[in-house]
Amino acid sequence: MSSPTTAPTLDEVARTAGVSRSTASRAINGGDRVSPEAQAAVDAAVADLGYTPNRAARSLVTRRTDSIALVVPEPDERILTDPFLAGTMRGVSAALGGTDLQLVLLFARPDEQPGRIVRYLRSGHVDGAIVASHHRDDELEEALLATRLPAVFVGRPFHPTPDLLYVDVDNVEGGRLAARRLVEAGRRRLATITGPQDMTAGVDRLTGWNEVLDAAGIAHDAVEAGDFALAGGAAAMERLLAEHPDIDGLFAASDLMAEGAMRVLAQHGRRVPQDVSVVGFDDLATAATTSPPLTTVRNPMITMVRDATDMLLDLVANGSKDFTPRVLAPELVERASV
Amino acid sequence: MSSPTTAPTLDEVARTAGVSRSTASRAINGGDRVSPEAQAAVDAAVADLGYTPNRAARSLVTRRTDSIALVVPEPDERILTDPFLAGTMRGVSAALGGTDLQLVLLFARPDEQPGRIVRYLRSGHVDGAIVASHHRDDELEEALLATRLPAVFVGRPFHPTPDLLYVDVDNVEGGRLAARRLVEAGRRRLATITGPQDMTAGVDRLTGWNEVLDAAGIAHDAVEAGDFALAGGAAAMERLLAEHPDIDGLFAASDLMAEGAMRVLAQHGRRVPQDVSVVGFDDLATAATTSPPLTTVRNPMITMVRDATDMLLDLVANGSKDFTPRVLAPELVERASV
DNA sequence: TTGTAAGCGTTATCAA
DNA sequence: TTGATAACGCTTACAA
Repeated sequence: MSSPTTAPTLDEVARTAGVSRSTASRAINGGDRVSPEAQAAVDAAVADLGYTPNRAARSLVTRRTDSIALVVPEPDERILTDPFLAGTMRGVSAALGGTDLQLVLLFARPDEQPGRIVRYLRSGHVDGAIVASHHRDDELEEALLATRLPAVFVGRPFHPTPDLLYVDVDNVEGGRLAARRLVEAGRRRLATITGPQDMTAGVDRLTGWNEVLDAAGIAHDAVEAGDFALAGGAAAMERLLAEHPDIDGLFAASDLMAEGAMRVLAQHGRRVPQDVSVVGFDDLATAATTSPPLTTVRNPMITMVRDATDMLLDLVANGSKDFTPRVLAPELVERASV
Repeated sequence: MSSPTTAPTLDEVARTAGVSRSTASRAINGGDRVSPEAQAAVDAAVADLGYTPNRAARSLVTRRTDSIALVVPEPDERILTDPFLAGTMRGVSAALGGTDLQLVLLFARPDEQPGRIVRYLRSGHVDGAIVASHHRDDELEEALLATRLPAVFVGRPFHPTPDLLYVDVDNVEGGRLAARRLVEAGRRRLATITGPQDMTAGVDRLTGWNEVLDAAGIAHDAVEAGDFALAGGAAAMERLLAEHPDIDGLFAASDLMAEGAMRVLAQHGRRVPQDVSVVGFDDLATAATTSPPLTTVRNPMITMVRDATDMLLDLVANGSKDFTPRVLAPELVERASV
């Protein structure tokens, strides 16, 4: 093991192994059509020299970059505390285990000129992209459709086309589950704190909710907009209580908002679940630790992200576009808040 | 604007601009020694063709990759809910604004073969690295010292040497601040829930704590180990109450642990701050929303991360190693838990 | 100021 | 199974 001032190249490996550069290359890449002796010699040389292929050189000829992008077009500060996002990164990273693909992080920045991310994506620096936390107006759908870049959305895009792959939980059904549970519990003055209406998850959860309330003949006039975050949930709860003091059931479209809402309820002396039943959405770690523990709709985020990554890897490797979006079933997790 | 099946190359730009490839290259890279006419022609061609330089080709010759790594050697699931980590990513990403550097994410994976990250770092695929959430035994310090790869630790490494750059908050002083506040409040049966002792932040906070207690002649027998996470804090609190039921003051080395501890205190009928005063560490968003709002030691994480990134960029650009570690002052944020 | 030409470290083709 | 050899797209002496 020498201590080179400059990284060893394939040429050196070949030389010390006593073979040609081509043979060395083949031995390193899967070892097809290479004799056992040559293979062994190359392996030894690689180990001895501490050789790692130069990614740039390889990428230049293979036209693959061996890296994929995780795009998070979420400009605001919420990212700081969003466990969903941390989970997404973790999930992608985990799904990349085994491959030697790298994960490049592309955050939108609050002040940036629009199109930076799109430009980067178009310029062939990554083999594919996963888009999380997608908003209506971040122009990613059209842009990705225009490129041929393999991409998978986590969360249904606004204008699904056969070419736009995505993985999502059935948010409409999730909204229904929440509504049904509250109706079953005998609650009749129902309110909801919605997610952002420029995200399909926010829209869909509300759709399912409204559907069930309509069918049950229950008014759905008590609706306040939230942003999935805790403070937003608390603020929305204040407004709800001010306008609809007789509320006896609440669906918050995220656990974080549910937690914020429950704090406000407690401050106003409303007991959960005796006075008001609460259902959340996500089933993140915190849901089990709120007081009372939160009944919530489970969002199989880890599975979603893993599926999305697997789809993307397939897409990158095989180029086949004949996937269908994968929509996972949500599930009600009963705890103590209903 | 044509619609090429393959990305435009520098050659095409040069051709449509009517200049040589070298001139085009110079025009694109800063425009040194390029006539205004040539510059304009190239600019037009670039815009027209939608040209973006091929990063691999460029990297091959410049020997720079224009990307830096964020290393998170944290194998367990804590990442999922750790707001510190999310903040770190955000901060690095923000500090990269303006540059066209990309951020490559390197998570440790629970099951991976050891050394994967080190190997990647050594092989010249990134121009530098920021290391967050560093543990004693992840062998990153020696490895990075051995390479010539510019690197900055967020959080003091275990064996600082002049070549190991880092940015940190003064955790020892933070521990002191917490201890002093509790002593000032007249508390005498003091307990602490420590951070992981294989991280310098965990060790240092405890050091400062012990120091003040020693000086004040207060016993520091009530010590339980935590892991910075909420559940760990709750579990530690249970143990503390079992062994030291007379506790009247608590320092938890993270806000999350403080929150977990306060829940357990509440379950045991101990009021905060009447029966037990609590001081946390970090001052993350949640600290203001616990009940009661948490008095805590402010950890200037955003500043830390930005400083670290700036140092790294300097290091990468100028190669100068004559930096000194930057240690920021913590600050006590008074709320209602003392 | 411009252009020619020589690489950068790989992989891919093809003849041996 | 092997090894020359030709790309891949770019930057950078160096010469003009």
